[in-house]
Parts: sequence; C-alpha cells; structure tokens
Amino acid sequence: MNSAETLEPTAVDAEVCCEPSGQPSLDDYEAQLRASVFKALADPNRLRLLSIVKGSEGGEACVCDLTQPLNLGQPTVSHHLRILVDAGLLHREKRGTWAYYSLVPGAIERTTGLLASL
Amino acid sequence: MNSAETLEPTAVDAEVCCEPSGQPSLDDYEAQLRASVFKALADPNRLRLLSIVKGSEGGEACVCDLTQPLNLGQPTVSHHLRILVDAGLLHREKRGTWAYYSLVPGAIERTTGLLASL
DNA sequence: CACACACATTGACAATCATCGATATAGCCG
DNA sequence: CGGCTATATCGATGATTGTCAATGTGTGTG
Repeated sequence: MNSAETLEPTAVDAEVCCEPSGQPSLDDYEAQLRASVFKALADPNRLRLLSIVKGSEGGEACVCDLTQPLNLGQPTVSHHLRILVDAGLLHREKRGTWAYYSLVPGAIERTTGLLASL
Repeated sequence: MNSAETLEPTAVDAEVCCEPSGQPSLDDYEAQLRASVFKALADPNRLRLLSIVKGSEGGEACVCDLTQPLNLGQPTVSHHLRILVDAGLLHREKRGTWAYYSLVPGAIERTTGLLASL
C-alpha cells in the first residue's frame, strides 16, 4: 500500500497526517496525559466516590463515610481515593486520625476542557 | 464493623447515605453507565482517534487514514473504533469498500454533562 | 505504656484489556 | 469467475486492574 500516487491522502511520515483543519491532532504524549485522567474516571465506584464527596456536607468526606455506601472494603476505597488524588481530581487533608477528601477546585472544569479541545 | 451506635452517621441501608445537599449521589447503575463512556476515553490511542476524526476534512475518516498516524495494526484500530462507536461517541457509515467514521453530534457535550452532573 | 481506631500499604489473585497474527466477509475491477 | 482491497472478527498472549486479607503506621485515649 501507499505506493506513490493513490487516491487517498496517505501521509508520508505518519506524524502530521491528513487534517488541514485547526489543530494537528493530539500527539502521543498529550494523549497519554489526558487518558490518565479519564482512566481515573473509568470506574463506577470512583465515580460514586466523586459524587458522594461532591454532595457531602462541607464538600468533604472521610474514608469511614465512604466504605459503607460503596459496599467495599476500606483498603479498596483507600486505593480508589489514591487514584483520584493522583489524577488531580481529589484533595486529601489529614486532620487528626481522619483523612478528609474534597474535590479539587476547577478539576471538573479542567477535565471537560480536555474533551472540548480534542 | 458497624455494630450499632458509633459516632459516625453510618447509614443503615447503604443506599442514600449522608449528604443533605442536592442529588442523592449516583446509584450503582448510573455510575456503571457513565463509567462505560469514560472507559472508552481511557486510552491514549482512542483519544487520538477522536482527535484525528474531529480534525479531518469533512469531519470523517476511514480506517486506512487512521492506522498510519497511530502506528497500529489495522485490526487494533478497528477494535478501538468499535469501542468508540459502542460508547456512542463515533458514528460508522459504510460507503463502498470504505468505512467512514465521524463524531456523533453532541456526543462530547453529552459526555461533559456526565461530569458536570456528578 | 498499652490499647483502640482510622487509614495506608503490601501481596496475591481473578478479571479485563490492548495488541497482534490469522482468517473471514464483502465490495470493486479485470 | 478470480484476484485485489478495505474492513471486521477470532484466538492467543502479555499487561493492567479491581478486589480482598493481612499487615504497617500514626494518632488519640485510658
């Protein structure tokens, strides 16, 4: 395939391909960066965690408030929360024995921006 | 755990939990539904596919245009495209031998809505 | 100090997934 | 009809992931 002059606009260098529109499409690095955020959102239990934290009194919740509604073990919930923190979606603040999780301000909006600017 | 009366507002039924705010947080079904969309977005190559399709001439691209910029085999690209179609993000139209993929109108906006209404 | 509690971390395991090679389907052209 | 091309599907495989039990860490309390 792609001998010389076919009728399809087959790119020669496989980098900037075939779109004379706006952006030159996502490069591999940017795609991996954005995918890591969506990976954090790609689990129903993590979505529920975000939802519960967002709807909690004062906008924050501790782990002990989160294990029961999800019907999951405490280590599993801790694991999910860590992924959400690493993705920049949740903020963790330790007060005494408890760890309070809250939405990072603007994180949701920033994430929708990742979609809109595809 | 959850013997009888501790000091935390432990819900008795693990359904509506502990938020006297707006929504009663996501139920398991809705969470799974939304997660399936984000699962489709949780791969860098699929994000690049969406980006290339969106930026392509006429808003559509066929498989042969997509394998080279991603540096992936044709079966793999077909597989990713299927996932994006199943998620309701891409539309597939067969014309002759070619299959043309295009963004489903409003799909991106609907997806951002899944985030905003958490 | 000793104990209890809230949370994090580790190790293991089953399930899901991304990728590839091989093959199947189907439209076009000689 | 017979080959060629574009795409889809299948089977296998290595990698990632969600979950749990067990354990570690740090903080408050008797």
